[in-house]
Amino acid sequence: MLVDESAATTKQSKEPAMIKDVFKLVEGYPRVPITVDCVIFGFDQNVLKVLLIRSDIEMFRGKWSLLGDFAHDDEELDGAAYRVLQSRTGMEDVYLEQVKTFSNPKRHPGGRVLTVAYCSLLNTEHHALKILDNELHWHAVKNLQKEDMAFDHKEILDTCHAWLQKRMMEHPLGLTLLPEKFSLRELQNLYEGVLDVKLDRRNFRKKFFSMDFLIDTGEYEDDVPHRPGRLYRFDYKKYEHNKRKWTGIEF
Amino acid sequence: MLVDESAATTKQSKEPAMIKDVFKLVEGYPRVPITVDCVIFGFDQNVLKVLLIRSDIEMFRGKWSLLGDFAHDDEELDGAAYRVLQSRTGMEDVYLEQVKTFSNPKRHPGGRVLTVAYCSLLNTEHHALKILDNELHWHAVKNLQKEDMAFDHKEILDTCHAWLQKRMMEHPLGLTLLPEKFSLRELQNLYEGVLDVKLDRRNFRKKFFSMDFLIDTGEYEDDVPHRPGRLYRFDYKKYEHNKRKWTGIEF
DNA sequence: TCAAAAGTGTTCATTATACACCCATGA
DNA sequence: TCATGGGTGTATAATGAACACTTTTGA
Repeated sequence: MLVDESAATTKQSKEPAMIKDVFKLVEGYPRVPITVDCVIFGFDQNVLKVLLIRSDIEMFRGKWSLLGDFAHDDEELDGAAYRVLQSRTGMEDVYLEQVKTFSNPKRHPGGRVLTVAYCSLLNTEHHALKILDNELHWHAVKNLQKEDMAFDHKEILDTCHAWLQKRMMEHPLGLTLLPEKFSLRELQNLYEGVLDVKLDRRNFRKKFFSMDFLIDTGEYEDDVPHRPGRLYRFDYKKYEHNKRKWTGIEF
Repeated sequence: MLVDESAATTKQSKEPAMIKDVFKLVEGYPRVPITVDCVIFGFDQNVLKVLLIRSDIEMFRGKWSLLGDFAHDDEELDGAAYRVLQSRTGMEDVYLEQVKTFSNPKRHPGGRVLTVAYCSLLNTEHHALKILDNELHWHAVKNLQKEDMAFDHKEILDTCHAWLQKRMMEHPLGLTLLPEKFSLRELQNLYEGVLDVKLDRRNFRKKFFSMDFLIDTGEYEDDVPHRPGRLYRFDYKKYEHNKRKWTGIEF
């Protein structure tokens, strides 16, 4: 019923033919075009946004597309995603993580193309868009319909959005979406906006203060039409050091 | 600083050249061989095991390899992984989920080959191995060293093991590793074995009973050299129905 | 002085943790 | 009768959830 390890080892006598030429082996594999698609989230005006361009493909005229490109020869996919991000937005030092590979053979009208989706988060204030080809701009995530987007990009976006919601409960990822100095109100708006929930203000503060990852800058908001809030920075070093003990945020 | 949506829309006048021939577009993309690799976990004798074969590649002689194959033309990767699982083990109706894509250009000695890792869980008792080519057998996960495995398969295994540990806290995945009827001791052994922790027996029972997903079969263990434990089944229907409310298991 | 959001504590309910004894079975 | 693990409850600590008033600022 179950093959014991020692039993398996003794059967080594009838050894199958070994493959000697690995290059020839790989030659024989079918090949598939690979792209990366970046789902780049930003947070602005208390709304979760995603960076899109107009598709330059005739049959998707007017539809929105994620930033993507095919993978170059001998390029690692993380590198390809980073290249896309940099070349299309001019931004550097950006959080980027692989989320999922989409392989439906019909997902690209020009034939089978695999795509590996990456999720990225950045601060719309501190990262000005330098290149504006193809109407590159921030688009509110909530308003996007499947029909508005090229390829299976709505599905990819939804997958990455769900991924972000989950991940934001486990790691303080979301903080990369905020300016370096932020008020607790902004932080709460971020969590409420991304998770699409309402949270109790006092409990939210308590929760974050008890994590002890916020550094009080001593500064205050400016230009607000009400009492200005304190500004905090996130203590990334402390977080990196303690993250093993940290099991996440729960609301 | 930030491009407003309406502003972007008005720029539509200077439209770039549109791509009409999508087939020609895809033709121009570089192509890469794609494989799937299945990390198939089993649980036996209170030990987490993984299903491996001997590599049939000369330069990896004697090393262990995950079950994998290249993706066929127009084959979705989920399908390819399932095909690998079925053709190599004869098993059906198996849990299978995509985990991560590995793209290091040096990961395959025969040239660049992307691989998409899938994780699968099955019950070693109920799924007898039907095909035993290449010494297909269960190998204890703990004892495997990087040098024992072909390609980057140790890295893939580690990634999937970490994934499983995390996922088992969020979903009762692990139950597919057990026989249909199981005792609470077996269930606890499973959690302890996969997560590599010790748990309090009374609290573990309370936790699982309070989730209310266990159905008492009224039957008892047999052939045990001590008082036999009650056997339970997992109420998958109830779980499916309630899983939105369910936020996971925590120890 | 008004509007708007900042800042702040307590109570109650729930959940996690730690811990020890008797029971049923096979050998 | 003994060894082995099955089965059970309680007390304490920690955490989450609900909730209202005063303060500060700009308009």
